[in-house]
Order: sequence, then structure tokens, then C-alpha cells
Amino acid sequence: MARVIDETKIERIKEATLHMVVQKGYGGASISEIASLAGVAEGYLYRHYKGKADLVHDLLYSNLNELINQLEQLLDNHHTVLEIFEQLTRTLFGIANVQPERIKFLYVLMHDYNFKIEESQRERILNLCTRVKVEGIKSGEIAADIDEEEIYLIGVAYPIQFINLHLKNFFNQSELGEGEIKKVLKIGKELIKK
Amino acid sequence: MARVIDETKIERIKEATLHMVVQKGYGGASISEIASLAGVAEGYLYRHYKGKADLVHDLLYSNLNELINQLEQLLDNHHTVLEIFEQLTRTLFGIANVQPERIKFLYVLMHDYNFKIEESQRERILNLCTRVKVEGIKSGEIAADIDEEEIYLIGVAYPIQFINLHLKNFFNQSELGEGEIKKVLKIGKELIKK
Amino acid sequence: MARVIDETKIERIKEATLHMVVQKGYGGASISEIASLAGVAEGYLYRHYKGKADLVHDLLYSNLNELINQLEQLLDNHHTVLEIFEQLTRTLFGIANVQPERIKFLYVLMHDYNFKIEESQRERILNLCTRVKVEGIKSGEIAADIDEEEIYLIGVAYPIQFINLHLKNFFNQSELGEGEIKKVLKIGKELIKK
Amino acid sequence: MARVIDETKIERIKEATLHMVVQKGYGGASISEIASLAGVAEGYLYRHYKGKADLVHDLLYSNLNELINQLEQLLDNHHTVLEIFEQLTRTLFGIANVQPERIKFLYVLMHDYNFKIEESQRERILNLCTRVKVEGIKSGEIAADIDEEEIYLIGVAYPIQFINLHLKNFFNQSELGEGEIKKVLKIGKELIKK
DNA sequence: GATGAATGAGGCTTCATTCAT
DNA sequence: AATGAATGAAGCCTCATTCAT
Repeated sequence: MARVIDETKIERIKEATLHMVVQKGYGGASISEIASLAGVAEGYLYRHYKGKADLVHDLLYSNLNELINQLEQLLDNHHTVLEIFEQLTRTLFGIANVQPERIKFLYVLMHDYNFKIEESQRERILNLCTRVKVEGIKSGEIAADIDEEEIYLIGVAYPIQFINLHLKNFFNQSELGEGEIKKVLKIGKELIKK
Repeated sequence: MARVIDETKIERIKEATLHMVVQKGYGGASISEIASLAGVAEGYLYRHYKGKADLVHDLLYSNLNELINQLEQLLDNHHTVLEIFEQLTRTLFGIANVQPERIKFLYVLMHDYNFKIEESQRERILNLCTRVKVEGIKSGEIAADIDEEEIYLIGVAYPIQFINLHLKNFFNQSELGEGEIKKVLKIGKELIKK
Repeated sequence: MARVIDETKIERIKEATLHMVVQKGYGGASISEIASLAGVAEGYLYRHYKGKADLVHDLLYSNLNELINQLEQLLDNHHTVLEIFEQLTRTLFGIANVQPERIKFLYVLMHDYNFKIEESQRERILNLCTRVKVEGIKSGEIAADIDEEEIYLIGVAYPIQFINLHLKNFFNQSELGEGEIKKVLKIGKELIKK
Repeated sequence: MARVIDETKIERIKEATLHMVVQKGYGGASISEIASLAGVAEGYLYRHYKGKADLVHDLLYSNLNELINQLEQLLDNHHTVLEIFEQLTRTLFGIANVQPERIKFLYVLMHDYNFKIEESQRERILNLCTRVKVEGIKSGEIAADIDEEEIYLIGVAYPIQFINLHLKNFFNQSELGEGEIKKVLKIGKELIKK
């Protein structure tokens, strides 16, 4: 009877939000700009999100979720730490090359002191790191004194940092090819004993 | 005499700004709160800064400057890459323990896609990395294929990332003692060949 | 058949509107809440009313109409002023005990400077007062200098005021029993000479 | 040094608020209309009031306060219930003739189910009624079974109701002269026992 | 020089109303 | 006939900035 919800609109809102948050940060991204960029009425947003915070939170949550899901699958299918690090890095580089703003978005919000990651997601990340640690120690790939934090820093934070440095052209090297993957993996490999 | 009072005011404004930006982010920090925290009239601020952006920019610039100066001195006095990495890490941890907000401030703004570091500062950082690279290769401490970027990432970005992960209690480990320094240096050491 | 369903819908809309206006005031009552409370589509409302104002206006009109009709019947069946006052008060108390929201609704809107009572209804009320006055003077129950206004104030406005003061617990007395009816009537009786 | 607060602006805001609330009710009165009527910037309001509710609340509070103060003085200076009622009525009529909107304002908000009078003020009103009751019973002017509520209704609510009926031209009698005072007092007198 | 009163553009949000289905 | 998705004007409010004093 009534119009059907136009899913492309919601998709456009998400894209526009991602874009604006990356361009101007959470505070600088305005609802009116997001709406106009998405080609949607300002008020329309509020039919799907409680407000700006909800919108951005939701977007962070789902992006992170997708990433975590990929990581979990990755852990299910690969068993050596080296393999895992490599696949993880390739995954992140893959996103960066196809949807650089998605990586920027995660990067910007993960470094914002006002945006806490959902507790459940923090726990899932922690669990992933524990799995890597346990399997790595069992197989003898990594030393016994390596902890989750280092795995996270080297496996996730470092590649993201690396990618964004490139996207920002900080060292005037904007490519993100096989050579860059190698560079990132080099650090990961160092972590692995012997 | 009048000058002295002024300098105190400017100093208080800088402290207040640092504090508010860290607590509430750039967008959330309001001029009126900053002024009242600094015990200064709102209008006074505009006699010294063109506006809020200018104020924060200036603060980022001077904080970064101080840090870069310290790094330059460090390079003048220490010659092995290992030493440099260690002193650098100790410097950053020292700041984190005494003025955690300064580290948070740098962390937050360096990751913001709005706040580009001054070109001159970027160059100075680049030069510092080049010096480390050159001396490291000359002394045989690091491999020939290491580049500035990696030195920056491992020597600066990684420790800052590490510190902030702790300040955020992401892995429920908030201490920043000798043990944590060791952990950070371990990665640095891995970079150094054989 | 379809008609029957319609009537229920309209009825439900009226109930929902009454409820929401009483709970949140005219401005605070939203069409979407009213529609959802009535189990009706928002758009449906606009097939029967020009808008929110029209809806509420109509509701005020019909409620007032019902009350005026009751008063007219009352006047047809009772002849002494005293009797009329008593029956009138009992009628109002009756409504207040069974449908307190109806009394609140009338109370709220009759005192709102935006909602003018329809001219035709004002005239009917005036006529009712005139009838009471004329019959009262004829029978000698009330003084010749009593006018319509006083009859309205004492017979209608005063009881409604009294009831709402109780519904608001202004004097911490929320009951509306025989004792309260007596109290109200006492004032009415005073109006009646000798 | 800086500009001095322009008290006339605050005064104009108060007047404009009173006016708009009377004309359109609390919900219908908009900040932007109030500000423009007062000839003041919209944001200026928020330097003195937390928001719209605070502004209107404050205005209701102070208006009511002034009235209650007058009533308290009145009670201090006049001792028979009759005198008190008369002076009270004259006071209210006086306001109505000079500042009709003040009376309308009180009338509108006292009948709004969303605006509760401050508890302290409710208590002061209650105390005033108690004083009248006690003194009236002591002097034998009023019956022992009269309670505070009736005193309030007859002494305050009834005159206000009466005045507003006139201001609304409900019975096409807009004058508020000596004759109308007499009419109101007649009801009051009835309350007083032989 | 310094103050803080005042401004007003622009932010977020609500909601009566329209209209494609 | 009925729905409810979509709109956008308008509401409340914040706050960087200006400027009279």
C-alpha cells in the first residue's frame, strides 16, 4: 500500500556519513551535509536512527563487526600465525584499495577518545588475539611471553596505522601494493621467534 | 611587568585548551569553557589567536615542536639506533606518566583527518628519520632496505599507539612501567638486523 | 460492513486524541502517537480531518455538544434552579469519576486562549443560562439581578474548577464523592435567595 | 570594561514571553517569536535562562510570587474575612485593568496540566488560606466546616475565572468596573455565615 | 589592553502533512 | 480505501566571534 522503504537511501546515508566523518571528524560532520550528500531529507535520518551519535555508532559497529567476522573466519581457516598475519594484512589492504574511506573511518573513530568500541566487540577482539596467542605458543611459532596486546598492535593496529600514513601521504608514498604488504609483514615476522 | 602577567595567561590558555580538547575532542571543546578554565576573558583569546582552529593548531604545533626538539637533541647525543629507540621510548613514556594529556592530545590530533601537521614539521620528522636510517645503515645496525617510514612507525607511532591503548585501558593494563618499555623496545629491536 | 469498521476507527482516534491531549497538552500530543495509539495509519487521519487543529477542534466541539445536550435535557426535566444545579453538578461529577479525562480535556481547552468555543455553542450555553435565569426569577428562587454570567460561573465553571483542583491534588484531596458534591452545591445554594 | 547588562532587554524578554504565552499558549509560543518581539537575538535568551521551560517557569514563579506577597501583606493589614476578600478582589481587578495579560498569563498556566506550580508556592497559598480560615472561624465570620479549598476557590480562583470570562468576552461584557467587583464579592459574601 | 555582553549562523531534532503505492 | 515512507519547515539550542565599554 504505502511506499516501500527505499534501502538505497539508507545505503546512501551510510556512505555519506562515512565520508563526512572521515572528511571532518565526528564533530565536524553535520547532519544537514550528510543528508544533502545522500540526497535525502534531513528528517529522514531520524526515521532510522535516534540521532547523530546513534547513526555513527551504528556505522562503526557494523563496520567493525564485518571486519571481526572476517577475522574470525580467517582464524578458522588458517592455522599458523604467519598465515594469519598475512591474510589479515591482505584483508586490510584489500579494503584500503577498494574502499579506502572504510579504513579511514575505522582509523578516525578508533583514535577518538569520545568513541568507545562496544564492550562486546572489544571482547571479541580480545578473544581473537587470545586464539592467535594460544595457537602460536602451542605450535612454537611465538614466544611464551607474547601477549594479546602485542598481537593486536602488530596484527591490527600497525597495518591500519601504516595504511593511513599512506593514505595521508605522510611520506609521499601513496601506493598500497605488494611491496607495502611485504613491509608490514616484515614487522609481524620479527615477532615470530627463531 | 605587564608582559609577565600576559605570559601566564597565554600559558593558562594553552593548558586549558589541551585539557578540554583531550576531554571533549576538538568539536566538543568550547571557547567559553577554555576561557573560564584558564581564568581569562573569552575576548582575550582573540587578541592572540585568530580563532579556535588557530588556537588548537598553534598548540599542536608547539607541542609537536617541543617533541621534535627533544628528538633532535637525542639524535645529537646518541648514536646507535638502539640507543635512540630506547631514549625515544623513555621520553614518550616519561611524558605519558607525567603529562598523560599531552600524549593524548598528540594522539588525538595526529589521527584527525582535519589537522594536518605543518609541512615544515613533517619535513623535520622526515629528516630525523633519514638521519636514523643513514646512521643505522652506516653502522650496520639496520638493513639497507629499511626506510624512513618504518623508522617513524616503529620509533614514534608504535610507542604512541601503545601508550594510548594503555591510557584507554583497552586491554585492561593501565600501567606504563619498565615492563611496558621493554615490550615496546622488543619490537624496535626486531627491526635491527642480526 | 466496511462502514462499521470505519466508525470504530474514528472512535478510536477520538479516544486516543483525548488521551494524548490531556496527557501532553495540545502542542505535546503528536499525530503519530495518536495514530499509533488508535491503531490507525497516520495518513488515515487526514481523510477525515483537515489537520491536527481540526481534529482537536472537532473533538472539543463534540464533547461540548454532548455536555450541552445533557444540560438541555436536564433543563427540560427539572424545573427548580436548585434541582438543576444539583443534577448538573452530579452530571459533571459522574463524568469526572468515570471518564476523568473528558473533564480534564474540557478544562484544558476551555482555558486555552487558542481554542475558542464555536459561536453556536456559546449561544446555546448562553440560552441555557437564560432559561435557568428566567425560570429562577419566575419561581422566585433567584434574585432579579442575577445574570447569565453568574449562573454559568456558579453552575458550570465552578464545578469544573473544583473537580480539576481535585484531579490535580492541589489540596491533597483527590476524592470526588458525595461530600464534595455537597460542598459545590453549598455555593450554588448561596446564590439562591432567601 | 565590557558592556553592562541591558536590563531593559531582560524586561522586554519577559514582556514578550508573557504576551506570546497568552496569545499562543506555552507550546505555541516560540523562542524565535519571543526574541524578535523583544528585539533581542535568539541566543541572548539562553544567557539568562536555561531554556524555554526555564524562562516561562521563572516568569510564572515571579508573577505568582508578587501576587502571593501582595496577598500576605493584605492578610497582615486586614482582619475580617470580608475585608480580605474585598481587597483581594480589588487587587486582582486592578491588575486586570492595568496589565490584563498578567492575569491572562496566570490563568493560562494555572490551568495547564503540564505546568505545576512550585511546591513552595503551593504551600504559601495553602498557608494563606489557612490563616483566612482560622481567623474567620475565630471571629465567627465563617462556618467551622469551611475549608482551605473553598476559600481558595471563592477568594482566588473565582475572581480569576470571572475576569478571564470578561477578557474573553464570553458574555459580551468586557468591562471590569465597580459593578463587576460587586458581583464577585456577592459570591464571597454568601460564603460568610450569618 | 582587557572584558564579557550580545549576536546570529548553523547544529540537531521533531512532527504535521503529503503522496506513491 | 488505506497505508506509512518521506518530506521539510520550523523549533530549540549552542557557541565561535564581535565590539561597545
